[in-house]
Amino acid sequence: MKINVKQLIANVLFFKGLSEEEIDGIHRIASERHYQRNQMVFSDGEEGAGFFLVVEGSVKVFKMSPEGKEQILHILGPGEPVGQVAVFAGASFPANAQTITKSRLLFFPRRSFVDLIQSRPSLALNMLAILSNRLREFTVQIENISLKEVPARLASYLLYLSDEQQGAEPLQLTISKAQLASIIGTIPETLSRILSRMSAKNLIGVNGREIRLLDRDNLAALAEHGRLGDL
Amino acid sequence: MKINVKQLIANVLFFKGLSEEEIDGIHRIASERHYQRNQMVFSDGEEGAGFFLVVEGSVKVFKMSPEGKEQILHILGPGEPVGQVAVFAGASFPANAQTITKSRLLFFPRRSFVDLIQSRPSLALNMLAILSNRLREFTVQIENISLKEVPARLASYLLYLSDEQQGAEPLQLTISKAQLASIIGTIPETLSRILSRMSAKNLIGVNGREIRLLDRDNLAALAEHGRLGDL
DNA sequence: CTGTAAAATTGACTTAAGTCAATCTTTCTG
DNA sequence: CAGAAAGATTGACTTAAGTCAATTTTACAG
Repeated sequence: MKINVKQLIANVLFFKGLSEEEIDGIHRIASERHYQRNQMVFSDGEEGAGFFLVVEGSVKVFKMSPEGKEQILHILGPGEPVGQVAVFAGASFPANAQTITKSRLLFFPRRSFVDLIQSRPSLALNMLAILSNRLREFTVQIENISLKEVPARLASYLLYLSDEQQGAEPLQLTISKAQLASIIGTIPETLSRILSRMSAKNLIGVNGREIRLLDRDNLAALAEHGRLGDL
Repeated sequence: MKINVKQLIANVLFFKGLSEEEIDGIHRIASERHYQRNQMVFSDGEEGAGFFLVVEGSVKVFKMSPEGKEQILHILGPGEPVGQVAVFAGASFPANAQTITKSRLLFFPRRSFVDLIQSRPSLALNMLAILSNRLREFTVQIENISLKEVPARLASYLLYLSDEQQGAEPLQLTISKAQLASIIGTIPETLSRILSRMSAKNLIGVNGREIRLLDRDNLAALAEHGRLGDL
């Protein structure tokens, strides 16, 4: 169990290049927390005394409208940090975080973590790289939501997922379609309709949570410019 | 001129708490660049050899759709860094940057800047704070674009602008309405219509680039939940 | 298994906001 | 200061995508 966690720490890109003792040190300032499926980890605006690292399971970070529609910002898996923004600026969490499955997280208290970073410049650079990547992702997400229509966003996200799964055929959705809808900034009904239109045009084949990308070229074209009607 | 630049460096939150010599050092690794109005600073996807600090003028950072519609991500003024993401991750710029007015920027080459940060942990923490703030802003922007309608986004942005100008009455737009439209994720025609509807309801008074916030309570309500029709 | 709840789909309808085009206004440049 | 260009507004129209409601399908607890 404990060894498991230390192994994970050692492999996380954020802690890359640390010695055995340093990893021990990191392990010592962290505390383990266990969560049920669909349990809140933190809420938008709440004071953050530290941040989390996913050990096992997955966590969605999302914003919510007063009417109850949610927009997922990202979904994090093992090895990824959650809630760091509150550590470095503003102290409050910028969004909600909730587990999607039963999960195990490590909690790092703000103070000791900041101390750690100050004594280890390479850690700071690692964290800068992580935050920069997140900014880049958000940049793409804003572009998608603002400048593309739902079919293009969906095509783009399917190609992205396929990439993540090393192009495995068929592609396996690890989340519900309602969550997929929220990620691409729409609602389940619309997602459902667009999936059938894309099937009808033989761009994809859908079978429950299995999706086959039948025509990657046209999917890529759709993701970039096009409307679904143009194909 | 030179003194001007050093003064600015000393006052920028990012370099807060540095000694005279250190500021000299920073000044030495930077080179000054001059730009005309509407000149590109860098383009989406381009390799970034470093990042920029705005000395004078203002720069918009934006994404562009193949059809030519643009979504402004932020507008940066004196003292604010641009393009840091490319320094810490991925090397390429994640969006386009273009001057809005004649501008003066400082360019910091990647290598020497990373060295600087490694020798100065407090600089790293400052940069972490800046990136964290940007992430927080993007989070709000995604929420706005995805979960709110144009009138709510506009109300929210007007209140934000008013804040920035210490509640000065009337509020002065420092950008064109076309740019304002792009920031809140719409087009000039729609912005124009919504401004008149908000005027008709006595929420605001518009006179060219002067906008008076006549009813902050209802503007705030609109920004949070509401539809314009409900008022 | 089987029955209930959750998830997904489908249809009919509404609507916010985009497109296209014409006009008006402001702002510079020569 | 005139005239052209850029910026802003207005109207008529289209459309993508949301809402509401009714099923159908899938998943899982007992």
